Amino acid sequence: MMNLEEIAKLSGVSRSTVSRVVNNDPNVSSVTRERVMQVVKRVNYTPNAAARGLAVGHTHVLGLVIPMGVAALFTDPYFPILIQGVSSACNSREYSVMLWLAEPEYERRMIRQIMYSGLVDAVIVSSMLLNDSLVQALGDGGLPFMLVGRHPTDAHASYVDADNLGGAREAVTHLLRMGRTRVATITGPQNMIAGADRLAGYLAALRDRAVVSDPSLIVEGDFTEAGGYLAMQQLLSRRPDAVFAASDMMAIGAMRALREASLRVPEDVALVGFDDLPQAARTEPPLTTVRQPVYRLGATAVDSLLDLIDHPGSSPRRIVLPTELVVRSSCGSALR
Amino acid sequence: MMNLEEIAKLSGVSRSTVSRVVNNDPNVSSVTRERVMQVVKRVNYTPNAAARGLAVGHTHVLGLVIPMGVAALFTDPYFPILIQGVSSACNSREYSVMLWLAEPEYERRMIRQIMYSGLVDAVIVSSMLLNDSLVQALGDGGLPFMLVGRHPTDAHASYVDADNLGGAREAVTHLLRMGRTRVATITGPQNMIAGADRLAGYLAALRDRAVVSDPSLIVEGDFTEAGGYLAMQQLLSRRPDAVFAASDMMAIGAMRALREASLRVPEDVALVGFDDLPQAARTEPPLTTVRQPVYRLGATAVDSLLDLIDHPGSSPRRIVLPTELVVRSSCGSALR
DNA sequence: CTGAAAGCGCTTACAG
DNA sequence: CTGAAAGCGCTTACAG
Repeated sequence: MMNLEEIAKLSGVSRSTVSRVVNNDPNVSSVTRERVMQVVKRVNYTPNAAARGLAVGHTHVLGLVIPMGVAALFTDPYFPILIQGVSSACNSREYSVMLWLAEPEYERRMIRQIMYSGLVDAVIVSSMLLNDSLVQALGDGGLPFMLVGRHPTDAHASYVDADNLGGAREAVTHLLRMGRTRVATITGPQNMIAGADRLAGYLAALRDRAVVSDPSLIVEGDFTEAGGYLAMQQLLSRRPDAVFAASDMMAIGAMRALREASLRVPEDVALVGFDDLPQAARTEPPLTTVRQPVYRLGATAVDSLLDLIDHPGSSPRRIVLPTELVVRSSCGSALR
Repeated sequence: MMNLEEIAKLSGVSRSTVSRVVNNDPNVSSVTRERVMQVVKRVNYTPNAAARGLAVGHTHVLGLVIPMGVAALFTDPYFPILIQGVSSACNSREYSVMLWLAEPEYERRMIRQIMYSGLVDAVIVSSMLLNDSLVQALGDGGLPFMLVGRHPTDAHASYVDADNLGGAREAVTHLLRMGRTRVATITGPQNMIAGADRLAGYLAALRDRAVVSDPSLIVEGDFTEAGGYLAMQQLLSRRPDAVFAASDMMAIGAMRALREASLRVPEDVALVGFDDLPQAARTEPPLTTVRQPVYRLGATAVDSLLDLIDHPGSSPRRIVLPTELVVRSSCGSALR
């Protein structure tokens, strides 16, 4: 492999000088710079990143940790899009990304590797579970980190999150405004923060309009199609005239259960989802849903993290990105 | 940060000795090993991976390059599952993975970074395009690499691929056996290898049974739902009694077009897809399709690559994993 | 079994 | 503007 030494020899200068031109140090005469560049180009030299990292004390790579064992990962483009947001922001800042897909209960080995191996300068963790061993460990380690998804237990953590509560609240408010009176909800898992927040939004919307919540209209799903289907079946006997599903996949499952029960959407029951997956626009009828800015979540996490690295010791970032209600026909807006 | 020096001081031995115990070198007395381990545990020491990499000449990280700009990436779990396969195989071999999502036409900067920065020991590239600048560059670089998806232009490249040709052939043969006579196909993009191979499988199946192919029954799609829908609309006037769609998403689009044209599946038109996405089991009717082992593709790529690293100069690996025809009701098997 | 020393490929004061 | 030298945190012959 080509190294500084070789380039130095080839261009008749010292390693120091080669290093300077490679790093755009202004203290090089334009003629030697030119000469060295020629060689660098010719032999296609790129400095060894590990060696440079060792010398300067940082690696220019960011870690991205994604918890596995979340069933929805397989069927839902959430993570792919998040990864894209992170990756493209890193690319444009000349950072690389190290990806760790973590088992639900992280092994100690992986946590240590992430935190103490010096492989990364900082880490983004897409944490969704309410109590997460990594998040705890991160709290007392020295590695800068940024959570995607807020984490109510840790007051010092920086995070970026979608406005899950606000989005859910807006969706349910919309249903109530349309005159629906028995609005049910299929929630996400309540050990996931987004699941809890979206339920809170549902409850807030009821409270806003002074309708008392009926526990029998609340059933827990798991963010999957199958979960939504099952939950809807349970809900059938309670005769809701609307349901807010905390994810589009669950809404799609609910739609299937409704169809099988010969109930019409939206005439008999209005339906709203959450996420705005590509599929949502093509369901029959098209699904009203809450769009969340997943790509921007990833990109924002990178930007904030880089900012955090530049300003160590500054106060934690708490960023909440707005959601948007996308009205299609499943909620019956067009009807009334 | 804690380093070898500190641990050495704390346990009253030399850095060499600490290094030996950390690396499980047998040449350490069990009593000093014990003593050092205590300290290592207590202070939660993990060796700096960059420094170690510099010293030993490899980093224990594998690169994974995924081309973006493939529209299907957003809607299709192919990449998420591939990433999981790669990641989990790496985890169990104590490797980390560096992820690069590459723009369709890789920038020179990214290619150099991947190949010459010393960040990774080897690289897996999920290459799908027929002529890929990275694959070309890899060909004459010194970095071991493994392609996911065969690459007919490069005879020296190692790859692992699903048996796209065989799978397609089996699907179409099945349709012909069921007595269908006008079997159309919606192909994938023909600049993608999987697209080309699946079309080749379709043609091979016709040839096997001596039916002459009718060019008007072949229309190119783009692997997306929308593409399948459009392609099916074009096909309608040619009155096929079966169609083999080269992806499930396209099959789903085709199903929508068929439904709108009031044609029944499978009575009027039998339909087979490719991939076996989770959705395939829940279409109406459930979709017959060809399952490909995406997770195993990823895991196998890692295993082969590590083997390739261990045996430099050995001949290229060419691994083709079998597909499986999953018969559900959309192909009408149950009918006849 | 253990330690002193050289070396991995870089960067960066320091001196000139 | 340029170079010699020290140092980043490790590993590994080499000598004992």
